[in-house]
Amino acid sequence: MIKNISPAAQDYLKAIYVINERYGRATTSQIAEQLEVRPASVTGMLQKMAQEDPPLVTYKKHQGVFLTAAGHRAALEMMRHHRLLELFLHEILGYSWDEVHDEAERLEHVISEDMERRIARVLGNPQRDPHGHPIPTYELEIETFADFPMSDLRKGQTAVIQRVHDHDPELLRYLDQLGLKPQIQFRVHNYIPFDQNMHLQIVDQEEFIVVGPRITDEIFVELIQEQP
Amino acid sequence: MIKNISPAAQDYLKAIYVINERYGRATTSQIAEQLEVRPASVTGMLQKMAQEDPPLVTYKKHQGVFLTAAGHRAALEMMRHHRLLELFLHEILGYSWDEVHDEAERLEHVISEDMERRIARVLGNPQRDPHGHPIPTYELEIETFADFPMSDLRKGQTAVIQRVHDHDPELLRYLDQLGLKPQIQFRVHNYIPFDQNMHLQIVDQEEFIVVGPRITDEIFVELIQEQP
DNA sequence: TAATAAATTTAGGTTAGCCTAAATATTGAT
DNA sequence: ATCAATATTTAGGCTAACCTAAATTTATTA
Repeated sequence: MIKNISPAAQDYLKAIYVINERYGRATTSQIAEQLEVRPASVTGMLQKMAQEDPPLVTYKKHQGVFLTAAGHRAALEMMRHHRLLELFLHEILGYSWDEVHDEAERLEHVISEDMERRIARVLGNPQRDPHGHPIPTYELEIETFADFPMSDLRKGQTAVIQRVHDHDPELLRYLDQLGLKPQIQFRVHNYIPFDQNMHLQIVDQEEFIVVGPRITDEIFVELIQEQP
Repeated sequence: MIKNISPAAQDYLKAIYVINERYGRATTSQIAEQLEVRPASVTGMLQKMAQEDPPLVTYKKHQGVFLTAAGHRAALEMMRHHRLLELFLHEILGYSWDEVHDEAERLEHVISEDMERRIARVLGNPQRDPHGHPIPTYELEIETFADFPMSDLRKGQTAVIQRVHDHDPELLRYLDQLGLKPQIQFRVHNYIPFDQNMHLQIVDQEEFIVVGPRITDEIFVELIQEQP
């Protein structure tokens, strides 16, 4: 399936997938920004991808783009590659979680389906990558979350971190320092509307942590039922 | 060093390296045959590679091509990548020795120096790949052999297999079946000039094996001192 | 030395994936 | 309805890495 799709088109599929996930549809300029190419190039590529057989996207001018069934499958295949590789690099080769993204980005385009399966097996068919993102199964089923940006939390709420965006190594190193990782639970002690800072405390820890919106926008959480 | 060199040029370097190793120099048509491209394309690429800064090859028309110091380093880097990957795929992901070549061929162009080092460390800085080929060290030192094609052996000689060419999966599967692997010792019971068949017996085994020249040309051996 | 084989040059073409700049079209918001 | 933002089209150019066919050159060898 994937082998006929060029590496560049694979990147487009991934970008469309993640944008779709967050905003419902993907616009030309969103894609251009993500992939760091010009909008004109995106238009061209989208047209090409819509004319493939089978088409990978449904594209109507000025109306954004969506994945077809084939495009969706291929995108999930790429996500599986990427996330399995991230975990593999972390678990087997000892990469830290801020180093895995770039390496996986290059490897994901060249590994075979066989290698994908072998990696999954060595890792025990894992469900999450090091940043908490769900890994599609071999059959390309993917877990869905009810998570939302941490910046939507308010004073008194308790939440668990589900996932953290993986693009920015510096941010990841800082989060590591703070102890903000997937599955960590914390309680919001205060939220300051002026600077959108959040004061919080990790469950069972004394220390207070203060984080700004550039951080709380990149962390996705789920609420924990407060017991009175 | 390697990052400025295009994947295609990397393949040329590898090809030139292995041809140089065996024949002293590499000719246009040898390279064309190895890489399955036309001689005219090879000429073009060699000229480009000789004009790089620093030049990767010394190229004089009609006189074949050699690697410069820079080209040699880059070629060894590629050999290290390839052979480490082959062993990694075999040891960590459970590939059989006939499956590793193609996968390594694709991965070798995209792994970082960091990943190279991590793989080497996980494997305990190994010296040989699954086919017996020496792996250059991190400093790009490479073991040299006094080995020669098995087809040069004659009746009564005892030898140890050093390495086996890794390109042909079918051949490798057959060799596996016969038990002809690196470090295996055997004795030549007979050599038939007519069909160039070799009759041999693996040390400590009863069974006789008969192999033709298409096989004995692909296995490299070293003589073992016969004790009288 | 002449013939053959190998290599090179020349002049074209291909594919993929970008780029630019300028003109135009469409959409959505006020 | 008009404007601004977004998107598209057009026309041109780029690099990398190939391809072809035909003509030519060089090297080797008989």
